[in-house]
Amino acid sequence: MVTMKDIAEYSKVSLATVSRVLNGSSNVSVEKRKQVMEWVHRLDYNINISASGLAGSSSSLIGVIFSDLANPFFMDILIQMEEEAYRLGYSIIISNTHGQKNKIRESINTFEARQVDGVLLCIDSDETALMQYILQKNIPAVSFTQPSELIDSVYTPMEKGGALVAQHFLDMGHEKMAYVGDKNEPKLTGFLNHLNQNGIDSENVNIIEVDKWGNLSNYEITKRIRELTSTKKDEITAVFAFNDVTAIQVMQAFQDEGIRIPEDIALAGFDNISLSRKISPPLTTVGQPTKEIGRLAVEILIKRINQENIAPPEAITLEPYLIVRKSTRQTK
Amino acid sequence: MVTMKDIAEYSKVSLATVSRVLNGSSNVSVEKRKQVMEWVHRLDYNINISASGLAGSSSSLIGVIFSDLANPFFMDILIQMEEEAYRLGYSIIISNTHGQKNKIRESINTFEARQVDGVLLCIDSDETALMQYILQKNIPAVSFTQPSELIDSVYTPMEKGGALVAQHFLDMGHEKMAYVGDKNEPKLTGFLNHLNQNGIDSENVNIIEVDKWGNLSNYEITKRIRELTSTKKDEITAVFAFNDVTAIQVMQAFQDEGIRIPEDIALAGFDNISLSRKISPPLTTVGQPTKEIGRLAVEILIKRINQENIAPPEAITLEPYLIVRKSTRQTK
DNA sequence: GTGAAAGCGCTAACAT
DNA sequence: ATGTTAGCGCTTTCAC
Repeated sequence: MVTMKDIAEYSKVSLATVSRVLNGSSNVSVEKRKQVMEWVHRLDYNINISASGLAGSSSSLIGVIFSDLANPFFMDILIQMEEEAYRLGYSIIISNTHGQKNKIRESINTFEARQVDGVLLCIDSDETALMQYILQKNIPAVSFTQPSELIDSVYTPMEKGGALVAQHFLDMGHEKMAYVGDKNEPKLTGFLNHLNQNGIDSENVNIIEVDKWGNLSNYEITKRIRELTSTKKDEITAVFAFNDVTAIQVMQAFQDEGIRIPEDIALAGFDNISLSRKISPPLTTVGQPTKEIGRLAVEILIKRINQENIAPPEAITLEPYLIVRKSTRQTK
Repeated sequence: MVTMKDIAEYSKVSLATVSRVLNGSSNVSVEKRKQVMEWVHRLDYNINISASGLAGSSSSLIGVIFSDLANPFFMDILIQMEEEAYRLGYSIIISNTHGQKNKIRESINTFEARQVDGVLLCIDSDETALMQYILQKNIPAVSFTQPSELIDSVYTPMEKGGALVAQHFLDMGHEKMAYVGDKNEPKLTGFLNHLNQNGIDSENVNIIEVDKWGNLSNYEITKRIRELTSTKKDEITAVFAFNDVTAIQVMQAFQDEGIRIPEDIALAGFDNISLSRKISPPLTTVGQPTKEIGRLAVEILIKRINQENIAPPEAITLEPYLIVRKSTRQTK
């Protein structure tokens, strides 16, 4: 392994000078700088970031906690984060936790052990305890799924997304609706509230519960859709699925039942995954600015890392937007 | 920050003993071990992996180079790798390169600078030079997309996948076929060769070129499909798309043209992404054992890391398998 | 079984 | 502008 010491010896300068050159300090003569760089290239020197970190400089490492990378929505964010981090000279280390609290904890500890400069957090439930844990460890952190009073956050208010879908359904003249998804989602709350505020009793909205981790099999979903269609056939005219993947399953289930979308039932999803516009019919959905989320999360984290005086947590809100496609085009 | 030194002082033992306890050395009295652990917990000590790495032990860090994480196939592999690495006490640091040679190089250098124990490589084109570069740097490496004579590899022979589709098409009585995808894919070679070997002149296979990075817009694909259907309408009865995402786009394009699948045209994809069975009609496709690939890649890499005597590169082959679904069910 | 001490590769005062 | 030196937190001989 080639070290700075080697470079120093070959270049006939001191270790400190080599370090200065490599870190772009101005106080080095053009001459010596040239010499040093010459040997750096000749010997194909590569810094040891562990050592450099140990000695006081930053690790340029960011840890990211994901709840479920199989969700294309998070995947999009990861891709964006990696790109932005790379652009800014940071590396990304990941952990996919499936929401398991112990894995989250352990990952945070590993991150700390690796001297990360900061962490990016994907949290779905209330994790005040976790945040306090991180805060107490003095690790800069940014949440990119939930707003927080404790740490910086970049997030999209899901309730608004739910409200957008509700409004769209109302605009299209729907009155009897169903929701397929997790019961504890803010988008459901937003959806129902908006209906209530517009003269539709949310009590009448059929709710088909699907667990958050998508662990419900296709078979199971089909079965429930079948139940729904056999009993409520003529009532329901619009279905809101809590994410696109589920929406596509639902679409499949409907189509297998001979129920046409959007002619018989309108269907809307959530997330705007790339496939949502490629399927047939293309899916009406709610988009979240994933690129912005990923980019901003990294940006804010790094800003936070580089500031010495502690400013209060910043909460950036990025609005969701409705994307109307064919799956809801038909008015009843 | 709590360090080993702190633990040593509180426990009234030497630094060395603390290190021994923490690394599970047997030569420590039960008594002292207890004392040390007591303080480790009391002070919430966490190791500094940078320091530990510097001082001689391993970094337990694995670098992974991906060409395109937006491809669900790679995503599946990443998820698996993260899980396996976590299970074995390793962390994963990633880079998404889009095949850009300079980013690949730079990432390898960053990995080296971070003292990774090894790297996992996703390479699509010939990268002998890169591998020699890595070899010369003495970094253990495993390729998980291409076989290699220089480094260990876990891979699925794509030609066989292509051949499986060809055989399936033949079984279903098809004779006029088309391929949508990158021209340089081994799966295309396998597809064509198998046809030739079975009395179908591969010259007659229509090839619609789509670039590897999926940069072709939906519009463009639709346009080309339209060209195909207007000129060859009555000829082509089966289409092989080089990956599921493209297949779904093609399906969409066909359906928009009023062409039914599988009644008018059979369609097969490649990769078995989770959505392929959720769309309508469910897509016939070729599966690759992504779980195995991700798991084995990590496993082999770690095996290689831990062995001192250099064994020759090992090439593990995992067979692709055909998954017949509705999109090809109809015999002409 | 335990401790002292050297040193991993680097940065950052501190001198000069 | 440049060199010397003292660590950063840990592992690992080497003594005892």
